[in-house]
Amino acid sequence: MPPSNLRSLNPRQAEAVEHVGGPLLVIAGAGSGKTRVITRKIAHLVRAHGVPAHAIVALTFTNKAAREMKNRVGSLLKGERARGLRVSTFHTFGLNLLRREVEAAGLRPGFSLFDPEDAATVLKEHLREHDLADAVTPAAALARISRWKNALIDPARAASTAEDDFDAMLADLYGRYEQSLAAYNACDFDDLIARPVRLLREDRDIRERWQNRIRHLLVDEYQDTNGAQYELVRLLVGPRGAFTVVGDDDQSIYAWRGARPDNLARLRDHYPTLRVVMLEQNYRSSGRILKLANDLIGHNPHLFDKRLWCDLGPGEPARVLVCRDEAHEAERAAAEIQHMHLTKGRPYGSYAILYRSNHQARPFEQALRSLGVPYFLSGGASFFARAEVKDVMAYLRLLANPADDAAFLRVVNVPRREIGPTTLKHLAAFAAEGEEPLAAACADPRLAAQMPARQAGRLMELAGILAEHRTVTERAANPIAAVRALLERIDYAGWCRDNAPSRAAAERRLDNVADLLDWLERLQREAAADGAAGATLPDLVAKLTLLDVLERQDEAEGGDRVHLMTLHAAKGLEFPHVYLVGMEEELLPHRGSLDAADAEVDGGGIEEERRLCYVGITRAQQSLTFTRARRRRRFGETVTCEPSRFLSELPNAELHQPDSTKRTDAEARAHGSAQLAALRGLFADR
DNA sequence: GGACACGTTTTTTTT
DNA sequence: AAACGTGTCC
Repeated sequence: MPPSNLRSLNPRQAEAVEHVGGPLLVIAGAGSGKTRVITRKIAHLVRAHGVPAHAIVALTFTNKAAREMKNRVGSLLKGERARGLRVSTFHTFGLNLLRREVEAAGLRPGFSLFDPEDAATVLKEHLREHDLADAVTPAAALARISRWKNALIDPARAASTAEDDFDAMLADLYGRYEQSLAAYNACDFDDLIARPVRLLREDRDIRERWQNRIRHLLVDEYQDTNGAQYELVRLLVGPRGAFTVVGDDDQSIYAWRGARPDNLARLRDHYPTLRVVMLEQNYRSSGRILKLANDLIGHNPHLFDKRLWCDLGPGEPARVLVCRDEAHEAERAAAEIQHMHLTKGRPYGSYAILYRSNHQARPFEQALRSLGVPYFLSGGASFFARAEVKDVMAYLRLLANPADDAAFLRVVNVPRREIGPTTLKHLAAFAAEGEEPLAAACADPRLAAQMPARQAGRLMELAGILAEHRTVTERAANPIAAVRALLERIDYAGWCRDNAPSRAAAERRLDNVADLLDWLERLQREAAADGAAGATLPDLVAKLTLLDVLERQDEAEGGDRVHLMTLHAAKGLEFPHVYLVGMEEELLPHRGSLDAADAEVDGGGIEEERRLCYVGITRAQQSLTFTRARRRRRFGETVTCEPSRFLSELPNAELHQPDSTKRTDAEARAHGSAQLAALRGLFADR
């Protein structure tokens, strides 16, 4: 893609930038400069039309995309005029809206944001209570509830439209789940969209206030919007319809979580004056790569007809490497990458290894490590999934929202307080009866009266600690200092050292906690600089909950490393050299996607898998290598693997399949260098 | 109330 | 193969 400071836009891009005031849909093929159009458009609105930056809202799906967009607009507008520009994810936007309209939204100030794990814990409890634990997993139930919420269906309607007994049971569960959230003064991720929609629909004053505040709304990756998000956009935009949405139906890979790519087409019906602009010139990939991409996606039906073209020249042919097993696959890729780095001076950072699911990363990590090739793994076990991070987050939430029972249950025994299941059951029953939160019930003298003194004393003590630090937190100008004091008070560091498997692990955990608090401080500074009122502890904690996996990349991004990530995580990125690995049936068309159960999601699973493959191919700028294994270990047993059907959908003439039976130069070299690295490792350990 | 052993389940993809 | 949950025993 041309650098953003390049003044020229192609005619289509210019048309999209200059169309102001009315509804605009930009169909932007992969690598056609869509981010460039959005950022230039924002700059154009500010400079040429005098729209104040704070009256422009841009919505993205990932924090990373939001951050990048903010930076790019910042450099286009040179600081001052970009101030107050609102670029955020849908979820962060929804959170901010709810914070500003707390009462009207039916929440109490300081409400908690439950991540999916918290939500699952709540559901698990209900399932156990009603002897349904064997009928559904909490995760499956949550997925169903999530689909209802994303379609703006409330529990009552879910119950009345349930198709069978099983679905009716889930609808019932949905209702109880919502009651629990209300009792805990909590929202889940989906509520961050659904609740604002409900509020804006029902309250005309609030709706008009928000509509008047937003002069222009932009949405990136529009094909990923779900039903609720579509409605949110409509409500925010109002009758004026001053919006720009950018998307590509061929890159829709989130239908499984409720995304409705047909939202692109729906716009035409809702906005008769909609202007549609197609961006078909690709600035990213060489001709052969683009041909593969076009041919593959040609097997899918389309909402909009487009064909990408480029004038970058044909480039190298793509290759298909057939490997013995997953270890061999990883070794070959790693060896080749190192070989090219050493002989041609190609930076490691110009390489990406893309796969369908996270577990495929393992062998690649091993191979790269044994060769001493630096790599960066994105996704996988997230920072926020770590126990110590969740512990501290739970304490933060409890300080912010005393009614947060999920947080209470997480930390009630961290560090060890000798409060066991029996005591907790007693506490829970008492709390339920008095309709008060667990943390409050702890301090209730009536509870102490009906419990063994020792247990009651322990609960009391915990309640005391929480209450004490809650007051400090509320009064302190810097709530984070109060949090540090709390961790000090409970000697969290000591607990870590006693419980971690090793000294090093304990230190690592404490580092993570320190990182978390640093982030919190950074968020606080940013919020303060924005001048917004979003710097209270509950705000900061909720925002931290929304940050995730991708965020950690920022720290690791410096350095010349091979990138390992899922195809989903790769969307929106580009790399000079791409390895698209695991090109096998059951893996790239993932086995779950062919099941009849999934075919109900419109379009069926296979088409989405094909788009996923398309996304992978179109990440590549100069070279593309597919790999597949003949055999692979799955759940401990070795299975033979068929080549992916997608390989056979590609034009044979464009694919180069080198002889894979003998060891290549690169591998031989790598073998030697692996031994060397192993040797080095041996000495380093002493 | 906690430690350990056994059995079972896991692998989609993420805000 | 590894991680998780349940159940049993101290």
